[in-house]
Amino acid sequence: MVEQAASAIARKWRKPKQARSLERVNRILDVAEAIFIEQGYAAATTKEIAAVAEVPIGTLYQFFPDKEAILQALAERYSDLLDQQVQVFATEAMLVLPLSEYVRRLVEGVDTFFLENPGYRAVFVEITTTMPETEEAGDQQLIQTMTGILPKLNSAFSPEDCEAIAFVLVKAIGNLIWIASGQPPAFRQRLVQETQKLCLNYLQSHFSD
Amino acid sequence: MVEQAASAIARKWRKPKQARSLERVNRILDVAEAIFIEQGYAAATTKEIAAVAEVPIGTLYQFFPDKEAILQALAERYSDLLDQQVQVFATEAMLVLPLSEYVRRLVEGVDTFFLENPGYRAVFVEITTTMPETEEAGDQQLIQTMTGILPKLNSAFSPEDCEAIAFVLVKAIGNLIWIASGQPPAFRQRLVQETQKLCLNYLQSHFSD
Amino acid sequence: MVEQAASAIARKWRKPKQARSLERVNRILDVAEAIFIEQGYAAATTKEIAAVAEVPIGTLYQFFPDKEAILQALAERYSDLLDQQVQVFATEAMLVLPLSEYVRRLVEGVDTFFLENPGYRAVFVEITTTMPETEEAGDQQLIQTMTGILPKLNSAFSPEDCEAIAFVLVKAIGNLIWIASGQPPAFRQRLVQETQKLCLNYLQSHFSD
Amino acid sequence: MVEQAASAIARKWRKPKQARSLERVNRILDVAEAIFIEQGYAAATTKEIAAVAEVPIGTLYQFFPDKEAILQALAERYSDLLDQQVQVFATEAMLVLPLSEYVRRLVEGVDTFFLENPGYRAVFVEITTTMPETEEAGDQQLIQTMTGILPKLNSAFSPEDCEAIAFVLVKAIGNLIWIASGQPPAFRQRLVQETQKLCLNYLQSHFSD
DNA sequence: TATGAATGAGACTTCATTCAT
DNA sequence: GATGAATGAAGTCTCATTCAT
Repeated sequence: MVEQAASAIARKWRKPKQARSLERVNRILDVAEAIFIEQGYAAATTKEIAAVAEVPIGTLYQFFPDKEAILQALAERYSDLLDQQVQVFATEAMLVLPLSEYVRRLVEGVDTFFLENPGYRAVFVEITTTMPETEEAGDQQLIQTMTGILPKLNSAFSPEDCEAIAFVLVKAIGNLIWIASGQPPAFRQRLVQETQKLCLNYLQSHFSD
Repeated sequence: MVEQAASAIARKWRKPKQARSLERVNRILDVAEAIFIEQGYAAATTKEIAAVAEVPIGTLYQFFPDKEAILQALAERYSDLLDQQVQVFATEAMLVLPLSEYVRRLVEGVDTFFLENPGYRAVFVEITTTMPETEEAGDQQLIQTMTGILPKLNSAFSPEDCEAIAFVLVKAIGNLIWIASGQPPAFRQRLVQETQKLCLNYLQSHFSD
Repeated sequence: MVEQAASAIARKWRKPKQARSLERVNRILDVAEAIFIEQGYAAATTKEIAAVAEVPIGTLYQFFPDKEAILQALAERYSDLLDQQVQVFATEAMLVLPLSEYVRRLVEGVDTFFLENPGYRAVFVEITTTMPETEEAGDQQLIQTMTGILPKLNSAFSPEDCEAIAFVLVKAIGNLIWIASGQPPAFRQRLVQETQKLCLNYLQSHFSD
Repeated sequence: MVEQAASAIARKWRKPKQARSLERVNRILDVAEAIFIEQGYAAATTKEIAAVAEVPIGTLYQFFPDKEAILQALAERYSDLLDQQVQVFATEAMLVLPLSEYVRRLVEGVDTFFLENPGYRAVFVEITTTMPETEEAGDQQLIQTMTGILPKLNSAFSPEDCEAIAFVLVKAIGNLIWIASGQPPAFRQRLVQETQKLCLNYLQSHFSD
């Protein structure tokens, strides 16, 4: 009890700095995302980001060396999140599903991710233009994850096959669902279905090789 | 008579200027494309474009109301070019080919186009960021062309089917082949094959519905 | 007569742009000098210089790529002026004077220059720190001029002698009179005399080698 | 007794701290000197100085009220050092030397000093720009020392003579030898000789007044 | 006493576009 | 029509110094 109290106090006294920093970094990122979505990266100003995040501009520059770094951090935050989502499909629970169901869920998962993270689009549109290397980094992470999953779906795949197939799947799903997310709901729904069909038949054709 | 003579003279005097104008416009577009690819649209300056194109900045602004218009003009130039390429696949000579051959040629045609026109995607990536409204113009034209072709491959397709399938094909091929064009030759070749497989199986699955 | 009038009109219509530019450049330099003297180079702002010179800041940056360039231009303006002053001592009229009178006038000429150009000090103090190369360039110009004069005073000097002696004279006079110019009048006068004595005896000792 | 013990203990506890402080102050000064030489005073940042000196920035500001104070401390450190060097020339052993030998050694001593302390002039050049008031402190001390020496060389000098002559000698030697130290070895050697000649003849001329 | 995160005024500079010639 | 000097709003980023811990 006493210990807990002490540790609570200790925490109260020690953490603040770090905790406040983290909170500030996150507030900056959240605000930056909103502003990038609203006005685009080029039109956004670091001054406004700092003002809305209620941190002095100097503090912003203590965390991020320049404006680009904010975009990059945002990109990484999203990449990690999406990769986590995809990692789920490496679990036994998923791998035992019929392929059609597996693909259905995979594509739908990505769709849901884009729906729930409207910033992803805005951020990566900018990234593609400004820092293609960073975009690649994000996709590469996904491709690696997918490359690790494929042998579990069909042990006959060679490593080269896995890499190529994973590449195609990640890029195709990523691009199509991303574009779909900007379409009217009905058409978006249709595109999701088509993407599922596209990927399912593609995978099946590889299984029957 | 008098009119004809006058117009002849007028032509004599006007044409050279028009010819020079056209040449200048094209030089501006060529230079702008190179600079956009190299530095990105945002970093490029109208002054540099004019300087490299050896055109006074004031003259540049006589042809293009603003910087965006240059990008837009570039987009149109490309769209027409690629669409011409795709239109070929609406010809009888192509439509009689076996589907696998048809798809093979289609994808390869796009691959060749990107190889020969490295600026195409670079330009459209910028457009996506800078003028999302205009973006679709490029792919949309292709999608329409493809939407017109699909019924000829399978008359059972409803208009909605056609639109959705064309959308998926154009976007998937466009994106995958574009990315492939930035990969090492061996892997690029493999990606082209995979894209063919992806599209072929997708179309076949729709034929057997 | 008519011709003159025409040319006057022509001048009136042709020059303005160039004349206005030159006038502006000079106004910027004059203002910059005053502000550098008053506040020092580091404290001066391009904004203020432009404002006082009544030119838009953008115009200032059309003539000078950056703040340093203004200082450099100022330095060159002065270097040329001082060199002109020294060149006078290569004329026959001066060379026939007795050495003591020659040296007296030389040192006094430099003293007068510093007195009449209070900006020289302020500018070169900054230059010494910020762009030592430019300062050297100025002195080198003077040293060359002096190196060309010395053989006329004593044809026995070897080129190496000339260079070394010119170097010593330019640096010694330049530094001492410069420092003298910042001293109270009476002491300044004394320092000028001492500098004359210093240089005269130095030269005489070389003549009797 | 008790007091002594207490003071002993106190010393035991205080000294180490003082020793550490001194070491830190010196490390800061050493680092600052290096950075001032390399980048100039204006470009140097207190943060970098602290970082390279491995001292927290807050600690730096406990020793030096502001950036200028570091420069000032550096100046004092050097002034004392050079003045010690010059004081030697007030000793009997030196004063009995022939004037030519005396001057030879004096100039050579300064040359050696600059060679061994490349930072001296760099520091004082900065001071001239940044804090002209303080500047003189350095040379002024030398001038005073020299003013005290001159009567011993020639008792006929009036105090005003002494001050003027000392001023000229200190400034001339200081400036010429400093510049010489930045020249290629052969030319530097020549400049040292010329400076000796310059000063010797100057002094001799005063002796024969 | 020691620490170093936080601060924010303000500096420099860019560049799309215009319009007098 | 052609030209290119002129414009000035506004953006990014720095850094000496403080003060809460």
